[in-house]
Amino acid sequence: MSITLSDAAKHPAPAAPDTRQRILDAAMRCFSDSGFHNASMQQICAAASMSPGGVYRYFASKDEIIGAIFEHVHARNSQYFERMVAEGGTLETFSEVGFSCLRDLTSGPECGLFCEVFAEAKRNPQMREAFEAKYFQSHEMLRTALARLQNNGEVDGSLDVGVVATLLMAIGDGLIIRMRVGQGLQFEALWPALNAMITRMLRPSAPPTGKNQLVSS
Amino acid sequence: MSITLSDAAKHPAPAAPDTRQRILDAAMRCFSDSGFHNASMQQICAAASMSPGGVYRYFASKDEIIGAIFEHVHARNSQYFERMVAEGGTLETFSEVGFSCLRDLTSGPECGLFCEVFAEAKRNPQMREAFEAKYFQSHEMLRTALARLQNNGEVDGSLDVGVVATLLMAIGDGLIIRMRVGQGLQFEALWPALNAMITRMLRPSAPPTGKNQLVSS
DNA sequence: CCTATAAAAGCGAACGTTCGTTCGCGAGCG
DNA sequence: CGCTCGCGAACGAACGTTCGCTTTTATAGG
Repeated sequence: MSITLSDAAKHPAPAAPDTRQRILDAAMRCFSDSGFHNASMQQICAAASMSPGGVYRYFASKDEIIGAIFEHVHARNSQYFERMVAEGGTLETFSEVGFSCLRDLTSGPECGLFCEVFAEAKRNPQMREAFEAKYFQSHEMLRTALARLQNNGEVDGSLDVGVVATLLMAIGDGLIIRMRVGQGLQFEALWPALNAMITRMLRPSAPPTGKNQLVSS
Repeated sequence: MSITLSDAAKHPAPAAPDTRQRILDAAMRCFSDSGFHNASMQQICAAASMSPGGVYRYFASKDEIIGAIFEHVHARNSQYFERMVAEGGTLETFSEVGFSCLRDLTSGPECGLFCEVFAEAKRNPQMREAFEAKYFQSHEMLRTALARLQNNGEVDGSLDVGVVATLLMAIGDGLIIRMRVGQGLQFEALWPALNAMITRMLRPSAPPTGKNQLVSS
């Protein structure tokens, strides 16, 4: 190594958190392929190029790794809902955030984990609680964004924002899960028609000012 | 026992298939609670009030039980899609079948199995193939029903029936999965608003004859 | 109607394997 | 020298599965 001592000293100790992340990445790959309970610690160790003893210096148990991945997935999701509140001022920007959310989540490494997270939340009471709390948070953010769109007259005022939020989240979940199983589907090709239909659903049925009728087609 | 010999002789041997179904029911309960790979054969045996040796007279392996449940779930789903083709002549009857489908599947014993089936299809190539074939069948039936509704003028002719079918199936999958995790949601209370939104999405945007405008307020 | 008998159904202890986890030890660095 | 990091053989537990055995049931002859 040609790195001098002073150079190395300037990077004090990022080794530990780096290794921790490497284990998490490896675990995500294994869990995505084989599921939480089918993937063995030996596989994760091999994927992380580590021995069991080394891995157990960073995580006390397999469940702790699963828990860390739970948090990672939820944090990843929350980003998009926060963006919807921050950037979704018009129906157009709102749906743009929705598009990038679904595009990223259907193509990223977390995609294969969604089924597993759902299934695990169903059977593990502790994670179920955390899951439902996060779900409620996301639902609330979505309601906030939708209520503003209603005030702006971009979404029909007669719609129940709670039901709309539930429906939109169900669409997202359903698409992500199906996208992983049926490989023939390409989300980006699907989106224009999908977006048009969702817009039809949300737009006011009787144009308040006559300008928002149907931009596309 | 006061049952005479002749009475007993009239019921020759329905015992075997009965037992097989009892094992499957018990397995569905266990798998729904704990997942395919977390539920042990011992648990299934206990739930079926049987010993391992007895169970293995009816199924050669645990995978064979999982396969049988796969078929059961798919057969259950197909019923509803067949009904949509047979009975979904109008948008109203079409959505009625959709309602009974989701109501039954969110309340029945199969509900908790959906995540597991999705997850297993993702990791097991053999079941993935069977899963995708069944998914394509259902998608095709849905397209058939939707195309007829388009011809009747009940669904907007500019919509791509393939995309609509994908969206409707995603909504169904997403709702079923969420319904099992978030127990606070009651599907039957959700449905009227949900149905109204889906109707908004499907109805022709410009009324062809002026009669299909919007029945519900 | 009773009994002998063969087949089917069911049992449950035990097997080999694999799992998650532990621990004593060596290597590298400040 | 002290300390952190990492190793990998080994452990007990739990898994899916097997197999020799008993119990139950269906059938046939006396």
